[in-house]
Amino acid sequence: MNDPRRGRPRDESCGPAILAAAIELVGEVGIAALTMDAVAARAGVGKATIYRRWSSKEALMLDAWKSAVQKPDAPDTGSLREDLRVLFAPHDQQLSGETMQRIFPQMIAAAKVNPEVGEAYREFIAERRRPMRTVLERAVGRGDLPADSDLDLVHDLLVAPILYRWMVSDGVVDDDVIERLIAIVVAGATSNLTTARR
Amino acid sequence: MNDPRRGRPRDESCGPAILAAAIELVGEVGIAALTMDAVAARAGVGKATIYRRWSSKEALMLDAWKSAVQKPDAPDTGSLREDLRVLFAPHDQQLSGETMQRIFPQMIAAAKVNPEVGEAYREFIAERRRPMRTVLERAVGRGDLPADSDLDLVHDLLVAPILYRWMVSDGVVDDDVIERLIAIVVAGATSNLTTARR
Amino acid sequence: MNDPRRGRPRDESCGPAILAAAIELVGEVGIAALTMDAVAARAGVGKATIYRRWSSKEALMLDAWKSAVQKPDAPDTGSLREDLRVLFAPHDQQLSGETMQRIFPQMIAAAKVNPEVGEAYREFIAERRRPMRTVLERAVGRGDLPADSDLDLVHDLLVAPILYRWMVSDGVVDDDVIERLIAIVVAGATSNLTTARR
Amino acid sequence: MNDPRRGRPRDESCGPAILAAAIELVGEVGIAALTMDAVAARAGVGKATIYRRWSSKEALMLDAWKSAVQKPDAPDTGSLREDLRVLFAPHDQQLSGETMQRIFPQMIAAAKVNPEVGEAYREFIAERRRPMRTVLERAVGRGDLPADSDLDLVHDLLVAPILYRWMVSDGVVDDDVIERLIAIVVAGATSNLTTARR
DNA sequence: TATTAAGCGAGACGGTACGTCACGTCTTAGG
DNA sequence: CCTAAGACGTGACGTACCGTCTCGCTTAATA
Repeated sequence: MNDPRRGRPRDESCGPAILAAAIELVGEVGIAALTMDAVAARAGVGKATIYRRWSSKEALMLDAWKSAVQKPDAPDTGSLREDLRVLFAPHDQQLSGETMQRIFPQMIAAAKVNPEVGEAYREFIAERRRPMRTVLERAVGRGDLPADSDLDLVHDLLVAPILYRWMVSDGVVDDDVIERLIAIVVAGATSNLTTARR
Repeated sequence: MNDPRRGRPRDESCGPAILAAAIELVGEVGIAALTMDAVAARAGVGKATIYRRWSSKEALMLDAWKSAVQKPDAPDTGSLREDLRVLFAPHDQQLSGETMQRIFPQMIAAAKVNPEVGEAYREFIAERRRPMRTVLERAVGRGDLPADSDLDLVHDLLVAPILYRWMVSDGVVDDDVIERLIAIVVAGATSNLTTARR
Repeated sequence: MNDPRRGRPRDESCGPAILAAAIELVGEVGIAALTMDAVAARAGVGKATIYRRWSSKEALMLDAWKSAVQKPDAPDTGSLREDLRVLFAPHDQQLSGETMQRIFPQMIAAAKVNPEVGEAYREFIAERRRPMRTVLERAVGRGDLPADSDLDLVHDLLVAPILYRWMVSDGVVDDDVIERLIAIVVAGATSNLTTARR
Repeated sequence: MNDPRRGRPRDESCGPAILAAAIELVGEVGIAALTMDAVAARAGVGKATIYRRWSSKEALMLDAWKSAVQKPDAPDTGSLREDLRVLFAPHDQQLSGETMQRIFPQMIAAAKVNPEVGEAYREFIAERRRPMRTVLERAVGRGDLPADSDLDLVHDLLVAPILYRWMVSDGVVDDDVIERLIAIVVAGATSNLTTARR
């Protein structure tokens, strides 16, 4: 009776079609005007088919967003600054789009309200942090950063200003800014080694 | 015909009552479950009275939020680090609440969609940036920071990690973290003076 | 203190202006879409000025209607049929308009709901019945109708079909119809004298 | 795409439940105080489910009214007067209620404003006229009425006074009145045969 | 002449209902 | 058991009108 192999198997093409429709529609009408009915119609799918795969609109949007943002690998050039440059480069292309700037705040808000989305959101964030964490740990190993560095803080100092400009202040984010950002943080974290903890 | 003195003047007590009701309700039921009907009922006001003052739910929430966050003054202790400590101190109390952490992302999202909210949002952000900007400019004047510093970037380096931890990563924000944050950024920005731009 | 002569006297031109505006608007937008705001705007009058004179929208509309329909006098040509022709003639012009056909049902409905309107409505109806009643009583006096006639019923037989065609069936009402109507009712009421009550 | 068999079929029990709720509520609170929300709540139905079936409050009320008034059959006793007595008898019970007296004027008014309601209203009236029309035509066939009678007028002479007393004048409608009404109209229409058209 | 009380146009007020929309679920026929 | 289609109950939306209530200003009769 409860044999999962009984009955018609799930159509594997539905999931991707739904995600694609969701991404398209967010780009077209914005995230606030996005409706499940529209996603279903665009994907040529019934609403029940969406809800069989995602528990809520927010869960779907979170997945749509994840599917649109590829996960970067940790580079290993031997130089902290160079590693950071590599890490930041794709950021520029992937997340800077209008769509992503609008989705991110919504995701944060949804994560605070819907526990299920919150869990998925935290996993997503942890995953995104890992490559830079690896880069920073290697830098500590090489002595490029002090052994007692607060790597979480250094990470946030590198990443947060970019997100801040995207989401909060509409500030400029270009190669030059990223270069200066790296310069200041690396210098500050390094000088910490000799002076600040005194 | 359009004489603003004609007709019954708007009840000056309604606006604050509505804002207060909105803030209360956000605290009680969360921002997602907030309804205009509930705000009107709580404020003892008709819905039309709200829409006469705010064009949308988001515009109301933005104002409610602004009214709940006081504007800080620029301190002038003669020391950059001390000025920053003073600036960060109240941040901790005002914005760290659950309510604010949930409202901020919503506001950002709303600002991207609703142009009217966007305008008010940008004003709010500009106003919030000004005190720290003043502090940083005084530091440049005293020679505590290089004359060619990118003050916008320094500002973002100081502010963004706090917001990031509140909104994105649920990271710790306490006096110790703020102390280390100030240390790294000031050190980085200062070392910039002698080394990085060379 | 309560001397009605104290204070600014009512502007005598307001009442007629309001009634005129109401009649105009009913003709333009229909009775269902009529609003007090529109009447006030059209009459160049504040809403309070209307409510100072009429207790409700329905009361106003009843008066507007009464003011648009003049009260007929009882003719006295010496012939029942001729008297009736005279009585019906203006009916055709006054009440047959689209406006009146739409207002009458509303008035009836309002009279069933609002007691104050009901009272005014009953007075209006009684007043409208009086001339024909007089004509019929004179006919009885002349022996044109049996002495034991049910004059209320004869009245209703004469008047009701006209209203019925206006309000219920959208039937034809022209001189020819009225002529035949009078012929049948007078003949029926007269024959009643010699045969029916036997 | 527009296959009516696709999708969940409409719940056949909703329509009658809504009509029943509407009729109940009209009886309880009157037609003016009837709200769609109340009908929906009473029927245990969403408002959208009502609007999926009726385009407006008036259209719903017209149907509710039609469903509450059964359609009479044309009797065939061989006598015109007896046929008319039979036709009038149920009238007394069905339409004389407070509810119907209040609904009818509203329906007339709605029919003048809303074209869709107007169409349904005219169908309803035509259907209600048919039995008496049949009775009158049979009377002509038997020679009980002149061959050149204006049957529409005779019909209106029989029906209109009853409606008039219900709706306009609050006059008495009992068996005695109906008897006299029939007597006068039949006598008048018959005498027409020999005298009036001369 | 100054006071005063009510009427005036304008329009904001607390309510209430409107008709629409989206949510997430449920119910068909068919694959 | 899945699928597309679409109806379902729920509940918020933003609008429109109701009849009432201020405003600042006339407009006479009273003092």
